[in-house]
Amino acid sequence: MKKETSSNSLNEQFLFQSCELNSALKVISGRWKAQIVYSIWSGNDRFSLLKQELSAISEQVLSRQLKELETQAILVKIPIPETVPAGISYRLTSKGIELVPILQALCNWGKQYPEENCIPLSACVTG
Amino acid sequence: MKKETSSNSLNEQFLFQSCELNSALKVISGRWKAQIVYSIWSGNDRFSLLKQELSAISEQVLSRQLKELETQAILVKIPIPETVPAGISYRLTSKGIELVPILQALCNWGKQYPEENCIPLSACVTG
DNA sequence: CATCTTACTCACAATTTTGAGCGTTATTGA
DNA sequence: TCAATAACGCTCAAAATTGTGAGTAAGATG
Repeated sequence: MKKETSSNSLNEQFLFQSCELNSALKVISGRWKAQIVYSIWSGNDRFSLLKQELSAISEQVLSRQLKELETQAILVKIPIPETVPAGISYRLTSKGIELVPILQALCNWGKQYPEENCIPLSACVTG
Repeated sequence: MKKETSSNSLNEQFLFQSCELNSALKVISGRWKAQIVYSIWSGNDRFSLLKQELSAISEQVLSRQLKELETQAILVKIPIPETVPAGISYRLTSKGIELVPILQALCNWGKQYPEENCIPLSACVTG
């Protein structure tokens, strides 16, 4: 539970009001978020596909991250009819899609100034 | 202290190895980091100027963030000679400078899909 | 000598984020 | 009836990040 009156929270709000940059960063800086967005963009639109791609993630954590991305309108959940059990397709919104080139830019920036080796996923931004 | 063998840490490493995107995000997603980079870029190259700009930050926290950005080679500290007490000028490296357009893109993205009001700092990315 | 300033360091506490375990719904098929 | 699958919800604990308080150096100034 977030304490709205903590220094931590007030500082966060200060930054949010300073520039949209900070709230934008908050949206995508969660542990698996950027990779999930990229993975969906590259075609992994089902829960099970994402789970496969992000092999180290647990179902519960994936579920939570997807829910948060949905709350922030980065993606939408679309029930797939006539499937059993009922499946859900994850689709990026225009907000989510416009994020992708920025993530690619970040990826390239990271590659230009590397600190560690990089073993790309199939969904890796430049893979 | 970081526990190198925690699930948390292992998952982080998994993402770092998946794509540079994730390590790049880690570098700039700290509480004040992006705003500090932008603020230095726009001319606030002294500790006291940054403190003034980011009015809610404490000296201790500012110092720590600057040190981390220095460790990640986003900026360098240049002692200013013939000042008393000895001042330090903060300068972005090329790595830091190349980050700026990405931060601007993020800021614009945030503005295009706003969730809250935005009262720009003088250093705000599009201000 | 006491004090001010700049730019910090260090240890510790508060807060937030992330992960783990367990349970749920709904439907199909053996 | 039992198992299996998709996609979660809930609660709690572990870990990480962020903030606080106190203190430091070195030269200038009163």
